[in-house]
Amino acid sequence: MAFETRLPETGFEHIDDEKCRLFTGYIEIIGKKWSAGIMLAAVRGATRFVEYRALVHGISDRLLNQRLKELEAEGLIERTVVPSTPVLIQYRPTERGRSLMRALQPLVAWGLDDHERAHRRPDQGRE
Amino acid sequence: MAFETRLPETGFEHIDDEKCRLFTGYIEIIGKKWSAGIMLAAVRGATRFVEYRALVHGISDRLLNQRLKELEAEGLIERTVVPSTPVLIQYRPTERGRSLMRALQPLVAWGLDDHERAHRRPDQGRE
DNA sequence: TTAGCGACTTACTATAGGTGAGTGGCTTTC
DNA sequence: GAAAGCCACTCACCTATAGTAAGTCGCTAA
Repeated sequence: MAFETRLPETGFEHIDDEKCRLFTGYIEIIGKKWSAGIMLAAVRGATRFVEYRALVHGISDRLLNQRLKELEAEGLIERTVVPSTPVLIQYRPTERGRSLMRALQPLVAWGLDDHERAHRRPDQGRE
Repeated sequence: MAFETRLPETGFEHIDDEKCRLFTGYIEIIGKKWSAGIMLAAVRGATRFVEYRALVHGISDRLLNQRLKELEAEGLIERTVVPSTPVLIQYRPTERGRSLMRALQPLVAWGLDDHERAHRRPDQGRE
């Protein structure tokens, strides 16, 4: 595809389709409603079901349970049953999950920047 | 919240709730189904409706139209009507859109790494 | 004049998410 | 030892969003 303008590049201009598919796949996993909030709770120290429910503001039991299963299936969170009485169930981020969150750090910096820009010049902050 | 284990950090452990909310907000915009694919098409040079439809594999006209409107409302894409005959409608990434994509670059690197790890050691690649 | 393209819009069905209540095993309090 | 409560779910119901297919309108090229 031809470029009609010369703009600052984003790094995505010349990557192959395979990489694009990988990228959209991963972003749609973590971008699914509540998933990012849950991973955030995970790396911030939540382990038990109730802790996640308290940290992920507004989520219901049903969706929390569903997302935890999905994230476990993706290998981002691991579920451990501690055989105490009563049984203790722990959900913790896997190394894969933590490394994914590290890869998303630049988005936090971007978000702050963008947020600040939008508030400093309300009508121009967004180009 | 207390940390029970000492693991490699992700950068999210000690950030405030405001930043967390910003982060989840942004990731749920770009993580919405098809959005990432559309932004990808945008920074890779698509401008017209049909070009997006060709680049974003599997998307329908209806959803493409809806997402383009949403991304325009978010200030990530801008819609321009070129008054030629027939009229030419262009959708291009804004500077805000391009900077967001730049912030997502590390996710591509992570994806490649993760993908390779999973394929090299099929049963151990995911912790 | 008819066939086709580009950019949508509409109608209908399927899947995902929101809400609220219920369950079963255990513990703590009266 | 009965009642109340916590934890980790599960079910039923309803709404909202996504998927699929067809239609529209202005234009052009054959």
